[in-house]
Amino acid sequence: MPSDRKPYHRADEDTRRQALINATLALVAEGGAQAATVRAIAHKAGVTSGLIRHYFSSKDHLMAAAYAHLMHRMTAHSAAVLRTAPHDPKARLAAFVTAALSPPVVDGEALVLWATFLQETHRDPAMRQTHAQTYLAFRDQLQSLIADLLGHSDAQALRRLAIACNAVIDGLWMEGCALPNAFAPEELVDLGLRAVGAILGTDLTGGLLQTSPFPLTTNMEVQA
Amino acid sequence: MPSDRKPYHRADEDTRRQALINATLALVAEGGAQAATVRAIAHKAGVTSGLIRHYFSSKDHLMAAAYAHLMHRMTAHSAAVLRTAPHDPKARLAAFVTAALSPPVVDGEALVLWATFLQETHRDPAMRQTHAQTYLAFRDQLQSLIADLLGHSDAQALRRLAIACNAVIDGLWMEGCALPNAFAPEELVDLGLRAVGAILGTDLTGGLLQTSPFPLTTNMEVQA
DNA sequence: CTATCAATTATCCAACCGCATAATAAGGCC
DNA sequence: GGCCTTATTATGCGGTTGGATAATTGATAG
Repeated sequence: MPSDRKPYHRADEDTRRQALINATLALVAEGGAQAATVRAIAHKAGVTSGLIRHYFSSKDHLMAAAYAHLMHRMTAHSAAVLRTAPHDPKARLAAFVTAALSPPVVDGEALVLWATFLQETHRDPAMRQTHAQTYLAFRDQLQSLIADLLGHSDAQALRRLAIACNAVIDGLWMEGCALPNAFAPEELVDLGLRAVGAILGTDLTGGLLQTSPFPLTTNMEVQA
Repeated sequence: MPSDRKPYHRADEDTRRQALINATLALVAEGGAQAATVRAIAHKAGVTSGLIRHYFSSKDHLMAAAYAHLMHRMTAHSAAVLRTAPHDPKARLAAFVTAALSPPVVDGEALVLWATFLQETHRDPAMRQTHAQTYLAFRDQLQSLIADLLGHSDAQALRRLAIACNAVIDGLWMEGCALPNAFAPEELVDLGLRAVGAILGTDLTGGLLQTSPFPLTTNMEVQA
């Protein structure tokens, strides 16, 4: 008598956990949190739903792991960019801003993923910790780059500059993710470099014709 | 024989719809989309769940109405501020930025509400339209204020300036909502005015001691 | 004071949710 | 090649969800 049971092969733990996490992120990205049911996740990962609780003690734990993976992916990208960046402080900051405003950080799925997990961040303590860690890590990294560039260490002023620059990056990141077709390929990066440069009183664009701190206003100055 | 049926009074349509919308927003703010079930909404509004479908053809329609109401509340606030603002272009832009970075726009609940509805914006056409309308309306208003201030009309440059300033405001708004205790009362507004001023090459703080476009860097200049 | 109408409640339903548990087979070990 | 572990499937359960429908009652008009 032939078994009607689904054939399968055993995979090592990391592979299965990663497959389940990827399926979770994909479903959340395309259908929101409500689409990421245990059955849908298992189906997309090519397994049956019972396996989820074999690798994660609950669905909430899987969601938390997926969120941590998403955040880790982003921060790892920033760290990798800085590792291969030149030594010049100005070039390092420019590379950092450029990376934060280019794919894969700027991505159509990224914003909806981030927004979906944000609410759960408020309730789940583990997710709240992941959120605080990655968020402050990014801002501290930015502040450190600014300190190297400006060559001083007034903590109060540095904090304020980092907050303002971080806000520009966050805001442009949001716009780029939400309206991917509204910007020319390098426009977002260009805007980010000029805006951050204007706030810091420096030119980060590196070798463009304009010399004004924020060349966007050049036309005004000409007309005025 | 006494009736065990819940006594009730009849209310006009607007009252009931508003009560249901308010209950929806309150539940989403405190518990995310998953907390806003038809039963919970009805209970918080003081009615039974069947009434929801008497006023809204489905729960999705109620969610869309709640989102539209939320967005309308915010834009109405911006419009009201501009209506009572002075005539001077610089003061008008400063008032606009100040309003966008103060309560009730900056609010602990606002970010969660915005993030929760963002995902649904991707699927529901009606919500997507609400999103596009309010978002572009805000940016257009900002661009118009910038045009009045700079006194020129280079569409390309104005668009870029508006995007950059909008990004600063959005980013600071997010930080203020997410970390309400991380900023002194007026700090967010101050940072916004200085950052927007730096981008536009103007001083929006209006009468402070500093004269540098972005006085945050004053300490650096002193030390350098 | 009564009839009428619809706003509101009450009840039911099929579908789906996360989770628990039992049955099964894949793959390594000796 | 048989055995043992356990990764995986299969099945079932209690609870909840959004929605449909029927029963009731508050307000209004005549």
